[in-house]
Amino acid sequence: MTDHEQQIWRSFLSATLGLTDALARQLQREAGMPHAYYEILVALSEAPDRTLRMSELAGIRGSSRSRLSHAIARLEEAGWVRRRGCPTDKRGSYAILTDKGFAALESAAPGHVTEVREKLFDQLTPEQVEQLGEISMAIQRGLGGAPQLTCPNLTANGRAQTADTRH
Amino acid sequence: MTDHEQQIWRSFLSATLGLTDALARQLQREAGMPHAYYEILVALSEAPDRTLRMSELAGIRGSSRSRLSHAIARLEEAGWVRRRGCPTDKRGSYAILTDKGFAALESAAPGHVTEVREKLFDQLTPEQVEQLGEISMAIQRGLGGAPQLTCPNLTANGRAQTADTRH
DNA sequence: CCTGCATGATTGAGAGTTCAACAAGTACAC
DNA sequence: GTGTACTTGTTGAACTCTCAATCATGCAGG
Repeated sequence: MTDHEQQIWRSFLSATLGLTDALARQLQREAGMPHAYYEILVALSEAPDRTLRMSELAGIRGSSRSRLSHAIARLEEAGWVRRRGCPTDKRGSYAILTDKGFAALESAAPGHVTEVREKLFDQLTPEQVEQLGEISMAIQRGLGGAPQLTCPNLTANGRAQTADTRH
Repeated sequence: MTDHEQQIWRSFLSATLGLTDALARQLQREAGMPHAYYEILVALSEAPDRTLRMSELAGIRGSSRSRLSHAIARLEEAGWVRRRGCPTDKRGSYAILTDKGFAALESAAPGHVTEVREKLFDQLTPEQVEQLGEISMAIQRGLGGAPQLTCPNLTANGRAQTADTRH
């Protein structure tokens, strides 16, 4: 790895760590939830009936079942999510976003979106934003083709979610 | 935030989280240390006498003093770092990389560098690498201008470290 | 049937991070 | 000097995440 590449690598690392750190702090401070939980709420809010199987929910991001189980337990304590067993497959569980959880998400979203805009998009030119999109796709491709968080609704028409929960 | 921006944001998030996750796992698996500890060892290895004040070390990345204190405690248990008090300012402490710690770093570095290359640089065109560098700089600039991890040894003469610890 | 194995999800222990509180030392006025 | 304010670094508790082990259920083959 050349010195130049190393500089870019360090700069990238610093930028992404700093950015995720800033977002995590903002969410924790203003909404009282870690970023990972926010993502869970978003995923649920966009699902039909605001309901997802645990394994589906885990698959949306590269989250382990264990991690999700712990997280849902916490979210259930907070009253933001509730569980329900799956009748057809008695092993399975559904996670369901409660009204209270949806309200918490609605109240958390604007601040988070503002933070993303200020810290990321406002810093880049329109060309750089496009470039970042391409680069992100390429990196994801290299991660074993895991679909992960890539918009499941990335169809040509797009738009399949409620406006308020958009990033 | 437009749908298009949201797509890019999610893609970016997924890419960076997936990438840092892959790197963290690789390091934990093959070198038995978290990525944050690896960075500490790198910083120490590049410092004069492989020694840094705790606060300097914390400042290199946006690490809190508390976090660093805990981390150094663990690294000291592992025999990779030792502490020494500062004679002129009795509050201060030095963290010093031991030979054993340097050896651990030398053995961890190649695998880590390979992972970074495979997962990041090999996925991008040379133009995209340059773009990523510019974008990262811009993002850092937006984070309150914190210098953070940007090479402290980026002086004209450069080269203050052994080749093996380079990224 | 029922044995063997895969799957969905949970649990508990261990590790790292954060936050607030703290101890110890320094700086600087008065 | 004495007092006040700031800096440096550590500590403990709470929280999240990971890993391995576990439980319960589904499913296929003999």
